[in-house]
Amino acid sequence: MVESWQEELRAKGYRVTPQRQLVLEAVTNLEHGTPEEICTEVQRTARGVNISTVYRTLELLEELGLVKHAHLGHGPPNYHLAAEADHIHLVCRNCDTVNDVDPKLAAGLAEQLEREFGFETDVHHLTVYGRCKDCRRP
Amino acid sequence: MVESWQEELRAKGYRVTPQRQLVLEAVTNLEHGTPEEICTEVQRTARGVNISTVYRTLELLEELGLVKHAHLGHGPPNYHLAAEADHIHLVCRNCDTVNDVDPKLAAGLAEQLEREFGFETDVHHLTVYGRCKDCRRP
DNA sequence: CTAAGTGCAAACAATTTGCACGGCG
DNA sequence: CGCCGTGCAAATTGTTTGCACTTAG
Repeated sequence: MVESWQEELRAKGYRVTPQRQLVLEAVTNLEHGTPEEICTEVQRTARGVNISTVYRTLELLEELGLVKHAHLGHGPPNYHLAAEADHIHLVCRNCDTVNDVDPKLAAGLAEQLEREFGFETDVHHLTVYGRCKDCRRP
Repeated sequence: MVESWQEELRAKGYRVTPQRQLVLEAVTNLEHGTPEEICTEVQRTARGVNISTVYRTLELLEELGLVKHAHLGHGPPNYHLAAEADHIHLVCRNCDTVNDVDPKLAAGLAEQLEREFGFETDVHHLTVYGRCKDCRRP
């Protein structure tokens, strides 16, 4: 089922354009990226893909369930492939580095929230702020 | 030690102004609020406190440790009193309701992140996205 | 008095939108 | 060859900054 997303696009009346392929490739290559970064990455290959097209395309790809985004602190949102979304983000508030860790770590928390508050946790969207190993001083 | 923050201001060479008192009152009354909302709240009492003053004041109050802010999804940041900051935010991605729960619930997670990754979790800043009890369908 | 604080307007940054042209199907 | 998608520029929204005026101490 390689490339089947293109068929899904057509099936829904959308078109398969070079820009849409390029944006998806860029998200794949970057693993994590803001719209701006994705735009820059796209332009390393093709010329003149507009930032507003990137925004519109990311919105579309998210609607199709191909990518997801998370808000990590102050800056612009961060996009990544939905297929690789199964992780928790650890964001260092000092160096802004993002690390991905296993969602199993939040299983206990999710279970308690479920039991005590009837809250269904979206572990794909869990972001933990703090200070990473490198930024902690002894 | 009522109102001692005013002394702390002076001790650091800052001044106690009506605007600063009003902004702090507004944050207290609103419990949770964006800069825009805080500005509106302030203007219910006093006239013409400028939005840029609100931004500058919030920055100052945060530096003093009187307020904190968190980024809850798309919109502008959300400010609240530091004294009441000791909680986890549960954000429903359906109805956007924010619920506060005991940070002890994340103690286990924080401990694991510390042990396995040397990551120091800021529990005051933890936000969990998901779906609240009322928005779940049976 | 006088340096810190404020208001205002302009600069900035991130994102969205309107519209004419271009190209996928 | 029609309609969706794109580029571009202008509009929006959220936030910051420069500067002259005001005011707390």
